[in-house]
Amino acid sequence: MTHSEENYLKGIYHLCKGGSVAVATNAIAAQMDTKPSSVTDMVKRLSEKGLVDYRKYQGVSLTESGNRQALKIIRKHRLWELFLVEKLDFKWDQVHEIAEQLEHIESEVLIDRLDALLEYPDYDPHGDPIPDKNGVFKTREKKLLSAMPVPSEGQFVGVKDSSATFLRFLDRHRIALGKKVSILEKEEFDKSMRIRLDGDAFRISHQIASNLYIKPNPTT
Amino acid sequence: MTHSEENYLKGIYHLCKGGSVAVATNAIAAQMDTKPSSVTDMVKRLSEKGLVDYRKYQGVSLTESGNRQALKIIRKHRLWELFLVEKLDFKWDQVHEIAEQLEHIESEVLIDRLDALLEYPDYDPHGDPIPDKNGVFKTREKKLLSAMPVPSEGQFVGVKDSSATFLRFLDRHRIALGKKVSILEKEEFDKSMRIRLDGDAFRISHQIASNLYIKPNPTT
DNA sequence: AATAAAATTTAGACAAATCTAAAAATTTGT
DNA sequence: ACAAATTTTTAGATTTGTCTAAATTTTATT
Repeated sequence: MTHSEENYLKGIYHLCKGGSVAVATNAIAAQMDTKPSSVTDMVKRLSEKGLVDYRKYQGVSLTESGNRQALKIIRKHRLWELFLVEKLDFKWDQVHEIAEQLEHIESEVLIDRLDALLEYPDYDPHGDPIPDKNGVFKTREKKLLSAMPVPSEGQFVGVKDSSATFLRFLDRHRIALGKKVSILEKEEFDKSMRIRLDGDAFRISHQIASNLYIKPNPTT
Repeated sequence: MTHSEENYLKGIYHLCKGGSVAVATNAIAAQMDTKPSSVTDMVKRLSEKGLVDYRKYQGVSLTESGNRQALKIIRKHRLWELFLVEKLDFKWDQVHEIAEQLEHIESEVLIDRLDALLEYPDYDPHGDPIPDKNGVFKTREKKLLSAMPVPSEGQFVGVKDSSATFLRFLDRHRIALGKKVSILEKEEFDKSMRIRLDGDAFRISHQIASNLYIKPNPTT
């Protein structure tokens, strides 16, 4: 498989999130930052290789095999991201671009060794699950902060937007995965919220709240 | 720079070993396992980018800039090889192919962090010197085992042939870098040699002796 | 249901990297 | 020095992945 083919599979996977729903050409073009005509071309190639099901004008979906491949690439991407953070002291906003390259390195054993070195981790630095050798990954209950009831409590476990800009914004506000958070109130007018973090309370916009995943505390 | 361009620069560097002698099209074709016509095409591209000096029918040589780039790629290759051996428990015969891929990852800071993680090493698993950030590398006195005087003593410091086959042969004969060796005798007829290693003496062919580098012991 | 709008595909072009076959230049041998 | 052999280059084709512009199909609107 070429790098480009791998990138398309990954892109399609992210659009259908494992489900077998057909994805639109335009959606793929937007995801891959390319033209719809290029997508059509690539999708035909992938279809010939049995990686996607494609019917003209009807969109594409991953085949069993395509799904497996996509998960392999995602596994590699996330393991490399964690490696960069854990072993080479990168910050979570600096790893994506490098992992985009590293994910295409071909060597099963390399990835398995990396997995072992990192002690078979379940999540990457952004809180996304890392598929194991067989493509199986952990799922956990998580809600967008914006969807949390008021009042309630929980723990940051992931980001929806993982752009460097957003991640650095979170750093500046001392928001980090694993930290406890209390949802204090929500403003009807602009949907902004007051939360408590590390002892002090502050206000965050809806924009922010709708890009943060929280694992709600079990309401005993 | 594309992967292919990087590979050509590296290939040309290995053929002229840093010197500024012109290298023949055919030699490059052999090195790169490709056709002379392909080499001509690529060499023109590299020439336009100012990475090589090229005059039709007269061969090519690396420019200052081309040499710098080549050393960067070699630095990356050798650091990755050492990483694979030191941190991921690969054997020295398994790292080349993977490093061939990893050497093309673009990230200055990644390589510097890797360098730091490995504690700024001077040599890779095959005994080849690792250029530093500025392309400077250590040199040390070394002789082919086949060129060592009889009798004499020294230490294995490198291999000329670094094919997996040869390296595994060395493993089977307990020959490893860093080990002390005594040269006992040399057969005129077939140039085979008797050497002592780890206490016991045995015979090795000229083929083998001419692919092993020895640092001779200072003859006090 | 007909037409307008949107989505998708086709056709044709281009750049990178390679190849084969043929032509041109250089080197070698006597 | 001149023909033969070798090396190198050119010309033209192929594959991958992309693009633009035009054609086609599907979806939405009235």
